[in-house]
Amino acid sequence: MSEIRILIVEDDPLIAADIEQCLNSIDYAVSAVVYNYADAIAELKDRTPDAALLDVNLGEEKDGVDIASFIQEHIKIPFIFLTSYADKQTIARAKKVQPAGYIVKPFDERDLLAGLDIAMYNYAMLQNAQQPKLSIIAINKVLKNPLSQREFEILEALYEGKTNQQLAEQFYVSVNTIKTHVYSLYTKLDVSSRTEAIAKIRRL
Amino acid sequence: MSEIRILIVEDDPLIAADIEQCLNSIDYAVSAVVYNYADAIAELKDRTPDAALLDVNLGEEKDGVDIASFIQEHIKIPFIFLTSYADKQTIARAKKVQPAGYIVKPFDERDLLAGLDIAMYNYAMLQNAQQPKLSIIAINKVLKNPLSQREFEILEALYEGKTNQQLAEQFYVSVNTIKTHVYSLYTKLDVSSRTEAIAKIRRL
DNA sequence: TCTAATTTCATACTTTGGGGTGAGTAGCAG
DNA sequence: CTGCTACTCACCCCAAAGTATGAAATTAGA
Repeated sequence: MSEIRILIVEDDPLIAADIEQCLNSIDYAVSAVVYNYADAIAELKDRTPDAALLDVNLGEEKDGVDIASFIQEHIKIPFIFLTSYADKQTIARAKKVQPAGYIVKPFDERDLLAGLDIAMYNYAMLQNAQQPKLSIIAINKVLKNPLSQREFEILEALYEGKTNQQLAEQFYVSVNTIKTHVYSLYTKLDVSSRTEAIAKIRRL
Repeated sequence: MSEIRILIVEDDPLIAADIEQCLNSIDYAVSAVVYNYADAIAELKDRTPDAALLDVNLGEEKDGVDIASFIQEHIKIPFIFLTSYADKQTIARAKKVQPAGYIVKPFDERDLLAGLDIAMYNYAMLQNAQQPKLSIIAINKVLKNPLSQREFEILEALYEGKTNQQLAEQFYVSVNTIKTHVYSLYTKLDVSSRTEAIAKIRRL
């Protein structure tokens, strides 16, 4: 296996440089260092890394937890929070996005490496044990006609055993609309019933 | 939910007291504080806690990783390592026993709480993850009316996304028979559609 | 800006599934 | 022998899902 490429998101250039140097000395490779939300998203889309180190506080309205939300929704990579705020609110908010790890500033090289190592390991464990959550990117990779966001959302609910009526209520649209979505979903998945669709998705 | 009872294993009484005080101030309860391997094992057997904080170095031949091995083999609770050694060997050895978390000394209250919180959360995630093998024994354990062999076979096929017609062909019986089986299957599973049944089974 | 894709909704029709009842057969345990 | 359970099948009705077509509003991208 080649080196693990890590994205660093940290608004303080000094700390960022410090982390970069620290990681470069070992098994990890730094894929990029960015200082704000927008650049982080761009990097994640463009050169998807294998993991991300996220500073929670970025000195702007969008913070590290927002980036984590993006990762959780769109990409399947582990991420670790770096923060100087270890208060209950921050932790509660951070937990919701299921971070692989959490490192509290100030930290030294050993904290970073140990935390990173354990986090990556735990994440690998989770991946092996956990039945994979649905990922639109993963699904679209095996389809000629990619699913739209809406179709994917409907697929998720469908996967949970919901009926068309329930889907209609959940998404505040008419049953007819749901039917249309479900129908085109079947076409794209090349199946002809919800149970078939579920079975196909389960096989990933 | 009652408080989470935590066992602390730490040979330094000062640090142990510090941790105890720190935990007592929040959602966690300290079940006991012990200073060596033997006492730790005794405590684990006697008043099994919900989680354990393990100092790696205990100043004797048996260390925290040994305790972790014991926990992993005999008890199913999450444990977190505390250590001042964050070298590769220690980490490698610690990883083998799948710790829920890893906290590097020196740490302060925030490190401890954040690490503990995240570790417990990750552990809960792991526990919830299951392998998708269908087992009639496992399923019947959670049902008041156990499934018959035939019903289980039909459930398996249903889980694969088959229609009633396909089931009929597969089992060389009439569609009506399948319907009857599926109907009693729903009754026993307490669901009212195949997709619901599939979702329920997937959640085990 | 203008198009292409997405999302929304409708109508109409067919097929499949869900719910309920009744009933015949086989096998096994008391 | 008798009851019990599992398995089989049939018939009914209605609800839900699937198929097809058309079309409006919205959004995103070139």
